[in-house]
Amino acid sequence: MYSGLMSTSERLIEATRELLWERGYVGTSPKAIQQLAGAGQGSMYHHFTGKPDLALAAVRRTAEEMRAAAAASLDGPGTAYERIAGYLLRERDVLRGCPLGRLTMDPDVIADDRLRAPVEETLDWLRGRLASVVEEGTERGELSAALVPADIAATIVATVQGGYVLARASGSPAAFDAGVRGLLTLLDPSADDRS
Amino acid sequence: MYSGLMSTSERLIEATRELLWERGYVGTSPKAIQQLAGAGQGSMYHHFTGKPDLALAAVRRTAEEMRAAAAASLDGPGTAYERIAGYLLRERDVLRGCPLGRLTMDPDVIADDRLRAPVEETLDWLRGRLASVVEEGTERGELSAALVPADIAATIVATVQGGYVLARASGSPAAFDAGVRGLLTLLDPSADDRS
DNA sequence: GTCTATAATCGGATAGAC
DNA sequence: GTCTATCCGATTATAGAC
Repeated sequence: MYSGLMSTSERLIEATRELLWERGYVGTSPKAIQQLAGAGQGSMYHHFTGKPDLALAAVRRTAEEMRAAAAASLDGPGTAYERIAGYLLRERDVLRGCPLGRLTMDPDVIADDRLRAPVEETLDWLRGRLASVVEEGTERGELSAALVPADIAATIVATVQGGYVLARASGSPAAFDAGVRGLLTLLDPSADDRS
Repeated sequence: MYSGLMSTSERLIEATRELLWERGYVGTSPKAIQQLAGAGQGSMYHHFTGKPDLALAAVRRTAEEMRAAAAASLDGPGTAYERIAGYLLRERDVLRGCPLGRLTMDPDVIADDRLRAPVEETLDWLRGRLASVVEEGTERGELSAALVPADIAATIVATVQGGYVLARASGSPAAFDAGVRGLLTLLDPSADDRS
């Protein structure tokens, strides 16, 4: 139940974000949203046309936050490797998974272009941003010249998204951390990578 | 609707596997299972105690299949790199995602130890099997000696699981393929990986 | 803006006839 | 083993009073 300092529509959006993260779109009912937001049915249907509309507002906000968080790691100073490492090693609520990525497993989200759009755009943006960092790294000689920026960017994002899967399967963040360590070893320009 | 050549309980399990893959546990109703299996409610509750019981049978079978498919790639001949590449590049229904991995985003699956167990065990087994291959590779000089087998194994599985996320977000297998290419570049012992 | 009432459908299951 | 009937709560709203 959220503070009364937030407006009703704000509380509804925040409650929806929370529940979408925890239970996904199919698993989140209007009633649960209303209870967590401390709002009645009338309020919800006054501010939003229905569950999809509210979910859209929630997903857009989550996408915004995710961009900002990634940019904070990637826009900083340091070598390409350091910025990528910073992104991979930043604090995460590993066992909760990615609030945006988890939605891709939701058939009702994938089937709705309006709901899928912010998810796609944000992951695309992230890959693009990482590809730029990798490209800078190869140009400056900080990373192997053999790397294809767009491919490595996809590998990095996939390792994070898949790391969540492994962590949730085992009930421990250890597998996520292992995957990240493995990727950093593979990227590390200072490691002796010859057999 | 499955062939009448299968027994009713077989059809129920296959229908459940299909729907769990497509819609997850929360999104799959007994009624939908019965319709797809061509079975009545009575049949379902005769053969299984309820939705969780049926889901358990379905998940166990899917886990078996996944192990067998991975083993087929990893147990073959070839260098460590070749076997890992074979596993990563084998044909997949990328846009459908991983039938086991997707369950980790389902809160009701994660909350139920009996349902989560086959998911955890199978992904653990896969990581272990890949770690063995990597270890063989480092010992034989086919892969960099700097690699920590368990970490690289986690990276490989995570790249696949996360690749599904990227593919589903964008509605195209391209991002999955890019992530795999990136990982193979990073693993490739013949690539010049010095800056 | 928020509340309560009402409603049609679905979800998950039990009971008992055949 | 399979079928139909029945049940109760949840889901996703709509209508209208306050």
